[in-house]
Amino acid sequence: MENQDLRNTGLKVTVPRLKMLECLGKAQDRHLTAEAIYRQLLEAGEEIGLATVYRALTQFEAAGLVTRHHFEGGQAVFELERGPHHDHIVCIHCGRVEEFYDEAIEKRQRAIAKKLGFILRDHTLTMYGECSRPNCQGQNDES
Amino acid sequence: MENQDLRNTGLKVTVPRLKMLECLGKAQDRHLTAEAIYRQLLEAGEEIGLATVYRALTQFEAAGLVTRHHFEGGQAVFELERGPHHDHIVCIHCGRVEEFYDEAIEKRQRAIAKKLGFILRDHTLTMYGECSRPNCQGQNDES
DNA sequence: ACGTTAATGAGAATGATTCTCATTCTATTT
DNA sequence: AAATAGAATGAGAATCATTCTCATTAACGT
Repeated sequence: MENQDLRNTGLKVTVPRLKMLECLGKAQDRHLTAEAIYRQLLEAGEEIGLATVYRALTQFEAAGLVTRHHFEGGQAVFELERGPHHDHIVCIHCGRVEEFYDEAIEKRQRAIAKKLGFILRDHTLTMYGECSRPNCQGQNDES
Repeated sequence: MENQDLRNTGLKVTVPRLKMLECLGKAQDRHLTAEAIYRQLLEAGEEIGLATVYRALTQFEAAGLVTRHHFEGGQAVFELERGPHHDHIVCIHCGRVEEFYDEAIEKRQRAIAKKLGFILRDHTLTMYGECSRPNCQGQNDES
């Protein structure tokens, strides 16, 4: 339960934070912008400020509760951290995000970092393409 | 020579554009922000506006002359396009950028996209770590 | 050299995110 | 359960990167 997750971070357990985690937790899309969270909570009748959403997301990220991704398109998206690391493929038409994990890629990355003399701390791999939905493939592209 | 590159894109060959390409071409760092280019040209006595820099970079990108990367840290960086595709590893302390290419990773990506039903159009893989410079490894990390 | 048209520079405008600050809430102490 | 210290909140201002607007200037085919 989110309550405990929050407590473990040293952050105080507040209504806005709980609602935000709930929102992230039950989202079909799993990858939400700060504004999306803000709007959803507003529409649900919550009283919340956009500043609070950004602030809390940053704290969640620092606490490892949430991951921030910078896909193309200006706005960062946030994803509730559950389970192990994975990378993403994003549809350039509808924005759908799929996740994947590939041990072969991870292994090559470690080898490359080592060869270049880096201590690897993090990485982001994002593929962009056209997903299998009817309107997504074979457009003449306005990405 | 940049002159010809520019001409081929259909863009007019102007002083600001040539200076920008020159700047990108002779940079030690190879990965420059728009502001860095702007400041370097100003300091070199050129008369140029920041708007022009952004505008031209966007055009260069569309023309394939330049690649835009969104590393962590707000500002996009631009890199003169020369040679084939590659990915990046960035030092989280000093900002150094190294490039690499790995066919095994590329191949896995194509396979994964296919398996997920995506037509792969693009991808970005960036690793973050501590490079081998004396002050970069083994810090207690303020990244 | 001329004229058409694209390119430029300055500053305003925008969009995302962060900051400020007075008020409210949490969790801990009486 | 009331008191309290400090963290959290919401509103709006502020900031940062980037884009837009528009009057002026420069490029280049004729």
